[in-house]
Amino acid sequence: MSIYDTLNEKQKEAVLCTEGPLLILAGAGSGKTRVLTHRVAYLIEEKNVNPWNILAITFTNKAAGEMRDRVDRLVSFGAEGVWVSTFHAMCVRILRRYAHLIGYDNNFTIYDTDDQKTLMKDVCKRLNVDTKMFKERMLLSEISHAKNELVSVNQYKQEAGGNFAQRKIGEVYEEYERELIANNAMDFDDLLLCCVDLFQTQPDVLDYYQERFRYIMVDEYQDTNSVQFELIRLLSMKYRNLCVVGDDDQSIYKFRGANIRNILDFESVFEDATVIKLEQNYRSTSHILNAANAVIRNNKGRKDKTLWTDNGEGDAIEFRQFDNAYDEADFVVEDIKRAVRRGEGAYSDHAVLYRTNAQSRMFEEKCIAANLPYKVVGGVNFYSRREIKDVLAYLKTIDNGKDDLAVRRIINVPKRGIGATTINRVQEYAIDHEESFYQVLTHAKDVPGIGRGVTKLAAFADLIEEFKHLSENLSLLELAKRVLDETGYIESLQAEGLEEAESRIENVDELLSKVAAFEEACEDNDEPATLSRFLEEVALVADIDSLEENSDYVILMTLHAAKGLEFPHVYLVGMEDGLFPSYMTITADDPEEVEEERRLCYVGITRAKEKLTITCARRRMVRGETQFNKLSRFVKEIPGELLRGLRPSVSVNNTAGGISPFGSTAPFESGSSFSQKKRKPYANPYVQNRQTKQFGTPKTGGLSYQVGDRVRHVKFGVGTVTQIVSGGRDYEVTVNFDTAGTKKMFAAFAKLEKV
DNA sequence: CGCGAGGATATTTTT
DNA sequence: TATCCTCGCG
Repeated sequence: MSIYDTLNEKQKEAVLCTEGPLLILAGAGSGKTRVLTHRVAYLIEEKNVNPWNILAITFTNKAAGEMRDRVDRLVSFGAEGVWVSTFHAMCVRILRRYAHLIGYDNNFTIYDTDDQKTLMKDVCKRLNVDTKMFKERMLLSEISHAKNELVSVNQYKQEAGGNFAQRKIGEVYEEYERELIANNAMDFDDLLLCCVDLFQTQPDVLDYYQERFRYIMVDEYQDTNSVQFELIRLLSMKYRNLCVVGDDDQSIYKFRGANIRNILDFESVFEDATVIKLEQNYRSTSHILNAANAVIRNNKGRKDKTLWTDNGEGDAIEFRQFDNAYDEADFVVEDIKRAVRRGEGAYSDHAVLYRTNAQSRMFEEKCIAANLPYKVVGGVNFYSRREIKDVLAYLKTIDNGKDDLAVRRIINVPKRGIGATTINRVQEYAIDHEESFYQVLTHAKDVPGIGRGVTKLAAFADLIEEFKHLSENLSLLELAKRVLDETGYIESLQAEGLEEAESRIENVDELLSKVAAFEEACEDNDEPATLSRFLEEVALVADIDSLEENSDYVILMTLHAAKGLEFPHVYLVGMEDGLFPSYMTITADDPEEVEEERRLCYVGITRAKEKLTITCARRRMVRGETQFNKLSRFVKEIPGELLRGLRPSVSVNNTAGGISPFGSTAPFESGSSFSQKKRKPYANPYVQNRQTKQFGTPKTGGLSYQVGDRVRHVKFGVGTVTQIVSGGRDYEVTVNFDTAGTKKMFAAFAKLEKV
């Protein structure tokens, strides 16, 4: 019996079909990852394909890692030769070798969304663009869309014709691109675009990769955009062994440029394509699956398919409506607690899925109050936190002196008395003389009109130069520590004296451990741990990547983040018209927008294996005003007999006729959603708990040391306490350290120990 | 040049 | 509501 006997007929067919273009339409939970991994194994073991010739592209690093593990387990030998990667990571890897052929240095920097915004601000200022009329966000998204559709600056300007706004945007696009190149930087879209550009202009490079990747597989194909399509089209043109796997019903990234036509039109673009549908679901109970089918059926423009399962009916879907969001969160948290106490599952078997990140807070608060371990996926990305970006900006500056954004970010962080005027002078000089910002700093004395600023600038440049030299001999971790030490960054955080500082410092520490982990990983793989590689890895991580498998947490995340995951018990919360589907999509009179939301709902429902709970609230605070929402139209699309709802005085099960079971009894349902200006501030009863979380260390009570005592600090070593000032919640302690000098710090998080 | 106050603004989703 | 940005003062 071979490993392929465990597959069903359709799956097997997909695995055995190795030559030519292949489209696998894989419904939710139909075992597509199994198919992909077995297909890789089959290619290597049965078809004697060199692993080196196989490329598998996934959407997230996490998915890539999983695929890698599973292939490793399946294939006895040689699996590490397979290239498993995300689109972005793949492009970076290629561009690090060849970017010089298309006008960049090979050590280009990658700009994230924040960087893009900063750059865009600059551009607008320079071009005198009125940012009241053209919002940076809007400009960026317009440019991003253009890039995703492979529209170049020239093309864009041409198409703009006489349209004033379009022409203006064209100018911005042009300047933005110029700036990126000047900074030797690429944004996310550029990574893909430049790669296409490289392939189009360098036939020999393209040929090299075509020869290399004779078998290409793309996961989550429904979320690819036009550039990505072009990329794989080019790569697969020679051998035509392209296998794409996706589910048009799970296409949820249109806003990011995903082009659903890529999957819908696959057969017409690749005329000889084989199409295989995987419709047997192995994940969910039939109740859950039927609900999902019933919802998605309301979408037009989709490939016809119906998921079915051998699994039993399972529990009915539970539906609850609450008065407000507090009650809703309360219920969910208590429900999870109860289930875990009864031994019905671990915390990590429970996931709470919501539409917007803002909704996570209430669940967090309730989890803290109820003492449930939880993990929020998403929200503010670790790497976009201010302190992390600051430290990274130092590293970027050391790595790539052309990255003006990074230099300007840190030139006065911590405060060095270098102000806006000085920075502008340098900037002007840099533009006039076509030098990079940092380059100018190294000979600041030539810049007219900065007076005493020269000394400060020179000192800064010297500091960076020193780091650059150090970086040649030190490990990354040592370098990073050195940067923190010599710049006094940590102290400057402490000096801010905010409660936040504690968590900021923790974050910096965590960054250091990530540096260390990176170095270890590199060592294991026999790769040099270069600064560039670290920065690139860091630039390409997604929130979902950080989800650890074997820790026991309740998982809180957005529906988008949940794609590709599964949980025994899923809570779909905030199911209200106006929230989900969001107000924006309801009012936009493009029915496709609601369809995308419906697909999102479909994704949410199909995450559940055994149990699904749907909740909503009649009243909820959004942006400081109270909204009254009616039940989500998506819930109404679920047949009543699949739902078990417990609401005062009405049993949902006895409403017949296929119409919504929630006809007219509940308040606020029959009218349209409306909102009301808040009259009085709503007292949040959980504020207390939030604070409890932030102040793990008690603020009151005596300190274990006093003036004159000898104490130990984790970083600064041993010293003598010279002063203790009571400052509101906390004590400000001044310590004269034997080696590190005198420092002021807050008792609550300095973690001083008496010695 | 640094800091604080007050006003504007945002919330759909993110590699 | 929470954050971000601008402006004016010391």
